[in-house]
Amino acid sequence: MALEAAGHLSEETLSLWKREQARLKALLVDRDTEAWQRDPAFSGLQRVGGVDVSFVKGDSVSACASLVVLTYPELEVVYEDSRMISLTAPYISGFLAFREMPFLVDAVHRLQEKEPNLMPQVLLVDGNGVLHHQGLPCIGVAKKLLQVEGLENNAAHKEKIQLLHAGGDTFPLMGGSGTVLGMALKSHDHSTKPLYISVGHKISLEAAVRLTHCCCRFRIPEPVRQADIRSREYIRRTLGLSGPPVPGQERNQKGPKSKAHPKGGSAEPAEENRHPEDPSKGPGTDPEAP
DNA sequence: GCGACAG
DNA sequence: ATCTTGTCGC
Repeated sequence: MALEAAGHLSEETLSLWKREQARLKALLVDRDTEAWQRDPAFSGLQRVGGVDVSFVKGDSVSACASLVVLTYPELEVVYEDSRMISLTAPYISGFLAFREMPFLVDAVHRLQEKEPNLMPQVLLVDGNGVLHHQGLPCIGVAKKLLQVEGLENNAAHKEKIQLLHAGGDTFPLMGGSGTVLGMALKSHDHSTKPLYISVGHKISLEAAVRLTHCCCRFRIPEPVRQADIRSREYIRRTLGLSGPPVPGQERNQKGPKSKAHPKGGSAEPAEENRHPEDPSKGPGTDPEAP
């Protein structure tokens, strides 16, 4: 199983994890609890958060966890907390939260201490919510379909994707039991691959999908995208060039050393970000070519 | 043995 | 998650 590939995880630990997931699932609220969630324009919503973890390439332990807070509807970053972390739990499909969530929760706690006024009203997370084997409370914004409950990324599924016409179009993801586990969402007009949205906590699936769509300037909703960009950039600018030197790459860097920004656990109102465009994923574009 | 496998 | 080159388009 995936368990072995990830190391020796005791059956006891796995049982504890499953029990914890069941416990949390029982507490999960999958309906709107805030007024803004039912408002057509999300009036009252002012801050949306996003979190992500990026890894150091050769390492499965060293990573950077980022929490960002964006204004709504402008989607401008007003808070960033990026810091290196050392993961302890292995990655096991179905138990992602046990690997990454503790550090993201820490970031939320730091935000509560330092800038409580910037606490987001909703948080978008990489991964799945109830679209999950057990159903962890978290807002799910997945980029790939997790094949559970009979869901399959098969020909039929791909056909439905083809039928998605404009940004905002969706189709339900039905589990074997007939339950709607989530929605596939074409996040913008020129996106080929949909996003897989599932409810996390205290929000309805409908509102979750609508909000995710409203947060998309590109395929990935800005909160998650900014957290992703910034966590990777943080790694690149700190230990990015400290990796083991490659034999055939002895180039000299004589340029002036850029001032080491006091980012050690940065939690600063990220002000810049005044560039009109930037599919800053790779040099080209995302896997989104029409 | 083979297929699956969010990040 | 990460590696990885070029290509097309605004």
